[in-house]
Amino acid sequence: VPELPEVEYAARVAREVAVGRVITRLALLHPSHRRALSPRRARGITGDRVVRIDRAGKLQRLLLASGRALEVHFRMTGDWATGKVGDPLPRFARALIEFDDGGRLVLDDPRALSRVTLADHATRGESAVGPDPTQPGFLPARLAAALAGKRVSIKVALLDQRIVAGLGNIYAAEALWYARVDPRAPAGRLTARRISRLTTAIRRVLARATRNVERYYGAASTAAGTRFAVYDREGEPCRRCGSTIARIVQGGRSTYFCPRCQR
DNA sequence: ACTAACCTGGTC
DNA sequence: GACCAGGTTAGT
Repeated sequence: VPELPEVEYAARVAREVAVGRVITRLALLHPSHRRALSPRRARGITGDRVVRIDRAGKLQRLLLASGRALEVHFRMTGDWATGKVGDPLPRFARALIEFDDGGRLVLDDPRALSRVTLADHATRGESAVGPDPTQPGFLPARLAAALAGKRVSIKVALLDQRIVAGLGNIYAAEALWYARVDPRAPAGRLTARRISRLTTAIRRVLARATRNVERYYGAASTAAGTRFAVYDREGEPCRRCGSTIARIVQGGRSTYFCPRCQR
């Protein structure tokens, strides 16, 4: 369930369970997870304490007392399930972390595309992710600089985590609609005015989505039709101008937009 | 800039 | 049975 708002919520859940606790067991339950982090290395974090959990874009980082960091990426369908040691596991449990107080975090992920990796130094790893839109440093000038010279479409550029950390296919489309920007426009050709609108729209879309996630976690998949302005609304009327929402494919992914009021 | 690959489940 | 999916990366 993961774009920035969902991951932010998940990180809060993980903090409540894990911060201050000592890890008693890290188990990798799916072959692809064992490929990414060997059971031998996983065993090596037993006894380490979780001192803090950070989120960088869609990546969650459990910082350990030893200075290492357990990095968790949900990819398409990952999520935390919480419980107690000994509880029955969810159907799609792919990894689990157990703690000295009997608490447990289970990585629940039907598609098993999620990743758990161990970074030896907390500051290394995903330094490749760009500015996080929830942070004060996310400013029009910075976005403009990141987009300068880019020939890719603005939609594809927004999905590049080095340009904006945390946007995904849904909220990229939503932000472009709010900013009235054509998703096909070359990223490096946008006017300062449009980039400014886009910056505001990105912040607003993510802030609103985060509030929604808090209210009802999981709503994204079930109430798409009412929650989104354009995403998954091909053929339906634009809420601003009544024109028909179109779907195109960019970078192999669906883009939904209003051809009349996004230009 | 597009395609395939990683995985599996749900839908038409 | 074919096709689609909120992500990312490697290769063409």
